[in-house]
Amino acid sequence: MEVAAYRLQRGRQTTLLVVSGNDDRKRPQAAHYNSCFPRSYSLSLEQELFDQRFARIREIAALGYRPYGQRFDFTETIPAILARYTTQTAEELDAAKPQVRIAGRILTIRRMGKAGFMHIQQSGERLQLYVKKDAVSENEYKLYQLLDLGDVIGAEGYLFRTRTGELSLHVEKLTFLSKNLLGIPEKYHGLEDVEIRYRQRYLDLIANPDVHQVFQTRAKVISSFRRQLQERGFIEVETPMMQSLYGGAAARPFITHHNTLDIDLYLRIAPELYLKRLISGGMERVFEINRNFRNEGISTRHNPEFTMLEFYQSYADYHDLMDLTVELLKTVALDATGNTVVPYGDLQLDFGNVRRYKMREAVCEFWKHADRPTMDNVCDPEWLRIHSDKVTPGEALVDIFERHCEQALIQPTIIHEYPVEVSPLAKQNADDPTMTDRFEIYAAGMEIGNAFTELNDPDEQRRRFEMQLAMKERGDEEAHQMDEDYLRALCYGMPPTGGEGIGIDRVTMLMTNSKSIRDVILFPLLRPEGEIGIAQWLREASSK
RNA sequence: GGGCCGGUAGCUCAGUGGUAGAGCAUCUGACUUUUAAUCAGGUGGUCGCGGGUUCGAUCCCCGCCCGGCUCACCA
Repeated sequence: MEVAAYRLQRGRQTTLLVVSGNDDRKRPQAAHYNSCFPRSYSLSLEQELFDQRFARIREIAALGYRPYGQRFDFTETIPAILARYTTQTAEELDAAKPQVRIAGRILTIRRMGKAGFMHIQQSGERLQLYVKKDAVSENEYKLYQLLDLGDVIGAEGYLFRTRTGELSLHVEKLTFLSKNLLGIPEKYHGLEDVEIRYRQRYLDLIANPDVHQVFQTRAKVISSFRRQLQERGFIEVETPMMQSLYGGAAARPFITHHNTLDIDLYLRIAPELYLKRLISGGMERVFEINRNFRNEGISTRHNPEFTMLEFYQSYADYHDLMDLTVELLKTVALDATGNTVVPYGDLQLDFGNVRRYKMREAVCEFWKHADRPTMDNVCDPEWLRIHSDKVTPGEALVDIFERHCEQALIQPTIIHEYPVEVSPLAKQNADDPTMTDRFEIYAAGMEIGNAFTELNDPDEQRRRFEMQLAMKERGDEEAHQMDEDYLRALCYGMPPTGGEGIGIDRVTMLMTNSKSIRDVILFPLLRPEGEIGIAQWLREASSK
């Protein structure tokens, strides 16, 4: 049989470059079906399977079931059943015969003559079903014989333990809820192909139950932060993601366009300047948990869109925030993992014991080479100049810290006192005007948070913006823009304030023992996939 | 962007300059407590794409696409 078919699982054909109508920038786009090189191939196995299952829809309907089902009342979720009955013995279950109604997706089938076993999965957890010809109606047994891996079903019966002791449902009623048309990944290895795991996260969730756990933990991390801040009187707000001026961080933005206003807008790189406008307006404690967008490289620690918690507390300073941060992280670790000591790779990260160092101390303490510097060295502009090619002593100090020390910060650590050059929005230290009242939190060699006493002197802020503009002149694409409305807000008088940002994705990496940020983001950014071709498969199958 | 590694059946993976392999899945048959069920038989491949070398390329060479790791950049 010859038909037009396209690759389904992996579209690895050339991505088409098309020129958009509005501008002349070339953008890669996923090709649409039928749009290029339709070629004839014999029917692939996968498509045969697809057609076969599509045809089975009619057989299921002929038995009186709706192939795409209807609402279904389950009495308990599978995770709840497993939790509740895990300690009950076979004898106890035989005596009680607990009656339950459950729903889930079929992941294994072992047919044995006139009976069989299946595992069905709900929320990443599995329960075994035992279907016996004698125990169900004739119609239900016919349905059972038509079931495919991946189908969604509902079942009712009583719980028991098999000879080998596995908690199972003795099925007395069976119903059909949704048809699967595509093969599911192998039962033993699951889905290993990282590309498919990220592109088709739904399939990853079906095949790899641990993934459910990762994202449940992520949700716990977020709700823990949210609850802790709310308990302390912080109000959750949402500020613009599309901004006509971008700021609040050192980063290059994404640009988008509003048609009616005919203006270019930037996707925000940080909510900071808007949150501080709210502080100026008298919302004394605010926080936002939302996405930031930075037009930069992708790595195991960077995704172009990432989730940041930012919070601001009026009348506080960075010392208060250090104490608060220690509490927040400790409680997040407890809420997310049940322990303040969290395994990460070969490491045990202790969020119950966060160390604190001044940046200059840290350079001396965590210097990874033999010629360990002294405190006099790290305060000496000459020494700094020799060890870095950065122009100013402050930039050099940070450069040296990041290159020689940052990776050594395995245990959760606060580094404070940052040079003024790299901190355009932070207040200067009262004793040392070359430094700011700022700190960052590190763990597993990774920056997870950044905080400072906010600069609220409008004239000093004006000078900092001008310093940034000079850096932009020199070619620094990440330097700040001048934001006059923000200056105006400061001119009304912003209370002394402490503010902090915490990278939710990175904290989640630590709490879920994930090596890559892509493992804690449901749909990480990937290049477009290209041809998929499934619409054509459906078209062909339904015309048969 | 640089370096390294990878892409072979739906999934997990072997493999070779000369007809393309296994397990699972799938199909047929047997089997009413199995569990990586078992047993017997069958189907299934543009070996990522394009070009080159060769009598012959999935294999060697070049280019490209997609992904991973890593460095750079960044949070």
